[in-house]
Amino acid sequence: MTVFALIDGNSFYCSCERVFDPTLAKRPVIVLSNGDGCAVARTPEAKALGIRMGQPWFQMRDLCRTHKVAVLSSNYALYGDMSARMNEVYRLFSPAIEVYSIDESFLDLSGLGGTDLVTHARELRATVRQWTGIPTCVGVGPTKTLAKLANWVAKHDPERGGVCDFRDEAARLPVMAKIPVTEVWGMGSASVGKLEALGCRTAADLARLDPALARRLLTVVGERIVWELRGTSCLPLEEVAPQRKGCAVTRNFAGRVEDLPTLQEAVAAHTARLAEKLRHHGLATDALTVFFHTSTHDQGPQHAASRTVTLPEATNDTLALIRAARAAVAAIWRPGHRYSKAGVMTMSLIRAEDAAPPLFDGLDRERSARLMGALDAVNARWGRGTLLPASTGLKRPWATRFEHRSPRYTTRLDELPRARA
DNA sequence: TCTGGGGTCCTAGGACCC
DNA sequence: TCTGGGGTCCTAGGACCC
Repeated sequence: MTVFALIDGNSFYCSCERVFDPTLAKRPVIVLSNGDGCAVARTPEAKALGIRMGQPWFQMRDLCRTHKVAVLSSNYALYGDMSARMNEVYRLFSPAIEVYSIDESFLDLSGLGGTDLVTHARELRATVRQWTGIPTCVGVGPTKTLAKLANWVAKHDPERGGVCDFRDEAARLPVMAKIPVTEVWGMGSASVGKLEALGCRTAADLARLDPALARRLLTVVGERIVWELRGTSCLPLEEVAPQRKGCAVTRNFAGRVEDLPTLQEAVAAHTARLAEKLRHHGLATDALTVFFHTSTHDQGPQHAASRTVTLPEATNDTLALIRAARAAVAAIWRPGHRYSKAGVMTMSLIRAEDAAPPLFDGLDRERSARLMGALDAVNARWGRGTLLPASTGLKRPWATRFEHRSPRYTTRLDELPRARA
């Protein structure tokens, strides 16, 4: 029988911060989203104060001050590095793993013969805790969806010691009868609304739903979930990440942008970052979509603009992409609006080495490769944004700030933690 | 009067995820 | 004043082809 485990870090970003700052232990801690917009991670102590996932920072500033909540900007360099360390540990406990997100991985535990899998899972947790400092929970089940649900139980039922085993149907069904259907992986608010009308309220109810009805109501995605909840695996372990399909860089502005030059600078900066990401993945693109819009939270005229431009040849050259993006912005900009957000994205990715040169007037590829190589080397050595095209602007009034960022303890030499003895 | 029938490809929009 | 960012998959409908 196939056996999956899902392991994830508890309050992952907060736990990463606690590893390097022991004064955060037992205190409520939250981590804010990019640009300090809203809460994206909370410790149990912070949840107990009523801080919700996605809650805007300005709404909880006073509460955080009153209760001495530790508030941190997100530090993805740190979290990504801790995530990689955890996955190294997982590989010692499973022949095959799927890195599902920055803090979750599926493990294939099928081939472990006579091993007691619950004991195995406990040892996994203990090793991860000891070697990385991150507390985790583990769910075990015959399908990914059941492993994920078991993980939810492991997190919410302190009696279980961080591990929940859903392999046995008779044992799991009474537990599933107490789990709201909203907690099933893949059940968002739209689906839950439709199920509510049928009186389908728990994970056990959903497992009992007629698969044909699930398909009519919730498409093939819903039908698969029903089979998975019954123990029939429809979602295989994906060990190798498929080639990505799109790439985007989008940001809310710190304030509002009303003039074309500033908007162009912001989009140029996003495009520079997009080009970096493309080069990092060995990809190139021949089409960019640029967009910007006003905020629905604002009074005044609303405008949402977007334009896709095709390039004469696929490239990941920062300067070539910025030229195209700036022209697109100029073509669709309208005066008299207070723009709140802009972004650049592409859904047209090819491997950089497959990019065919055009018949006439192509880029000087050798020169571009040398220049981009130097740019990336400087930014890798001295930190992102050390060297940037002038078109991305110097003052950057639109740029979001990180007022609460912790040091990048594990990825920057000048920010290493200090120990005193 | 009748106005085929399948393919494929692309896009937009909805839904969901972390 | 301040409300994240970046992905994936599915479906329906239109364009186009033979």
